[in-house]
Amino acid sequence: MIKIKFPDSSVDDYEKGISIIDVAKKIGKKLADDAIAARLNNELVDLNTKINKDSKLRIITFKDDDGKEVFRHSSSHLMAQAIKNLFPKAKFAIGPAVEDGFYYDIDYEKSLTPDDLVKIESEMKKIVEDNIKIEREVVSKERALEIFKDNPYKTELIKELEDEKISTYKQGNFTDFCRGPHVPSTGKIKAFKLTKIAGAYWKGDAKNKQLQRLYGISFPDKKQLNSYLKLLEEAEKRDHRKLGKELDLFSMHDEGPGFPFFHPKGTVIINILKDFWRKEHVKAGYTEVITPMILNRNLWEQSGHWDHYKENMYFTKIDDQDYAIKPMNCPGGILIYKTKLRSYRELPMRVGEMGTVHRHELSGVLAGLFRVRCFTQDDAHIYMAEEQIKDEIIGVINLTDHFYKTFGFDYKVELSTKPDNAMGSDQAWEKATAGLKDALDAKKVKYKINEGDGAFYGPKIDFHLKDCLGRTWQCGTIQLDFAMPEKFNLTYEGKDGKKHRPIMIHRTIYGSIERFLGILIEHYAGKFPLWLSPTQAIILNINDSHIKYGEEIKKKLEQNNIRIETDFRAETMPKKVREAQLKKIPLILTVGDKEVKNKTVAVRTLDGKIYFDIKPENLIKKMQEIINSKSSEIRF
RNA sequence: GCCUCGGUGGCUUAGUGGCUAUAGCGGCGGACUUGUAAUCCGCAGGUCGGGGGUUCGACUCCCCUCCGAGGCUCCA
Repeated sequence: MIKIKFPDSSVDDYEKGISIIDVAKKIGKKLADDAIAARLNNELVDLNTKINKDSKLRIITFKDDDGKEVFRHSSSHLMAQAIKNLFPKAKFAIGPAVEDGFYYDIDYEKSLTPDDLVKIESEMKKIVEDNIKIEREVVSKERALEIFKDNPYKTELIKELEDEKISTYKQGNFTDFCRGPHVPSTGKIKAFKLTKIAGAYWKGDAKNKQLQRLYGISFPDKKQLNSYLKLLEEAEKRDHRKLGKELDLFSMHDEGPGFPFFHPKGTVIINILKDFWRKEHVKAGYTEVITPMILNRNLWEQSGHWDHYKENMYFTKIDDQDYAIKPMNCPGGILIYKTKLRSYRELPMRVGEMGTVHRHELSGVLAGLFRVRCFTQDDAHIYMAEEQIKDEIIGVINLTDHFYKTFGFDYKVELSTKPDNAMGSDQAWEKATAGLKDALDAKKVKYKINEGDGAFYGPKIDFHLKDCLGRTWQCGTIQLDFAMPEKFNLTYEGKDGKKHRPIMIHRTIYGSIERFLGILIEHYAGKFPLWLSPTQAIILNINDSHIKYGEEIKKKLEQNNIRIETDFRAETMPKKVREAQLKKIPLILTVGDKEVKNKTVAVRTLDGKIYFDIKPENLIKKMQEIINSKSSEIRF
C-alpha cells in the first residue's frame, strides 16, 4: 500500500494533512488517480491547488499517525532553522519525524552541549512567535543542486533521486530539500522540548562520518507536552535498574559488565517464570533437554557460527583444542536429534531448553537486564515435516498468546521475509513464508510485514510486547530454519521408507528470562502480582508481647508454601508499615492484642485497604486462590 | 566499537578559588513498647571509580583507563 500525504492548505489549521489513499477512496476520480500516478512516476505535481476544490476529504489530525508525522517533521525543520540562526556553519543532513518525536542530524565542527539545546529552544520559540509561513517550491534538479551546493549531504541525497523536479520547503531564511508535507506556518508548533544530543552515523553506516543528532519532541499544545513529560517521569520511576536495586532483586558489578547477579528475591521470580514455563510446555507437548555450555570448535564450524558469529562469541581451550562458549542452543540440541534414526511418527518433535548463552555484545549496547552478555533463553526447537508448518506455528502462537495474556501484556506481531543474503531456494522461502502467513491468518492475527528482514536461514515472526506505558519490547520469536537441518544432515524416515529432511523451528516466548524480568519489573512498577512476588506477606507486631503469636502465624503460612517475612523490631507501627510498603510487599499482616485474643490477623493490601479479623486458614485459602489465578488483584 | 555526558561512605546527595569532605536514609548501640507511610539520642562508616601527570599542595586542572547513562550500529 502506498500512502502519501500532503498538506491541505484550504484549512488553516496545523493539524490538517491528508492521505492520498483517502482521496482515492472518496473521490476515486481522475484527480486522485493522477496524483497517485504522478507520485509513482516520481513526477512531482503541486497537489495542494488541485485538491483544494474538494471539501469532502478526510482531514488528518494530530491524533492520526500521519498527522503526527507531518507535525513532527515540521518541528524538525523548525529546530533546523533555529540551529541555522545560531550556528550558521552547521551543515544539515537529514531530519525526519520518528515514533517519539523528531531529530535532525547535523555536521558541525564543535560538539553541541545541553546548554546549546536550551539556546536552540529559545531561538525556536522566537521563530514560532514570528509565525513564519512554510512554503513549498518545486524546482529543477539543477536548481536544487545549486541551492544546496554548500551542503554535501543534501547534494548526495538530491543526486540519488531520479526525479527531475525537486520539492523544497522554505521558511524565512531556511530552505530544506524535502518531500513534505508540512504545517502551513511555524506558529502552529506550540509546545516542544529538545531532549538529547547523540552521535549518529551518516546513513546509519558506522563506516561513515559520525554526525550530531539532536532529538526533540513536539505537540500542538502544552497540555499534551506535559502529559508526555509525565509519562517519561513515570517511566524513569519504573526503571528496572533502579527498582532492581531498591527491591534487592539483582545487581551489576564492574567485575562483570553485562553479567547480572541475581539476589535471592530476583531468583525467586526467575524460578517462578521457569516453573510456569515448564508446566505450560509439558501441556503443549514439549520435552526438555539440557546441553553443555562449552563445545568444540568443530560443532561451531559445522553450524556456521564460527564463520558468521565469531565476533559475538567467547572462546576457550581445553587440552589444546579450541572450544567456544555457546551463543545459541540449537547446535547442541541437534546433536541430541542425531543420536538415533528418527521416524515420521516422532514428528513434530518439540524439544525445549532453558539454555544459558553467552554473547560478546558491544560494550556500548549493554543496558541493565535489557541487553546483557549472558542470558537464558526459553528456547525450543521443533523438528517437523513441511506439511506440519502451519499447525506447529499456530501451536506456538497460541502458547505465546497464553503467556503474554497471563502477564497482562498486549502485543504486536511482525513477519520478516527473505533477506538478500538468504540461503535456500526461492520456492522453499515461499512455502515457508506462506506457512507463517497462513498460520497468522488462521489465527486472525494482525501483523506487519518487514520485507527482507528475516534471518538468512529462514523467515520469522516476532512478538513485540506492549507494556502498560505503551512501550514495546521484542521478546518472543518464531524462526523457520531450513539451513541447520541441511548443514547437520538431519533426516527422518518417512512413511515411504525413504529419508526426508525435517524443517526446524527455533522459538522463544520470554525471549530471555533476564530481559523478561526487566520488562516485568517496569510493567508492574515493582508491584508484582501475588504469584510472582518474592515476598508475599510480611507480619508486623504491635509490641513485644505479640512476637510469639506472630511466629506461629509465620509457621502456618510457611507450611503452606507462602513466602513470608517478619518485622518484629521495636519500631513504631507507622514506620514498619512504611518500610513494608516501600518494599512493595503485597500483604501486610498485623498482630496485636485483639488478634492474639481472637486468633486472627489484620490484613493490609498495597493499595491501603485494611481487613480486620481474618482467620489464618481463610487468609491462606484466599492467598492460594489468588496465586493460582495469577491475578494481579487482591481483594478479601 | 563510535559520539556526548557522568562517577563523592550500602543508597540518595552538598561541595570549593587547589588547604583537616556535607547531610539525610540505611547499619550498629541505647531509650521508647508503639494499631497502619518516617519516635528520640549516640556511634561507626569515605585513600571523592582506578592509574599517571602538573603543583609546595588535587575530590577539584590535564592525560590514560574502568564502569555507568543516552544515542548510533547490532540484538533475546
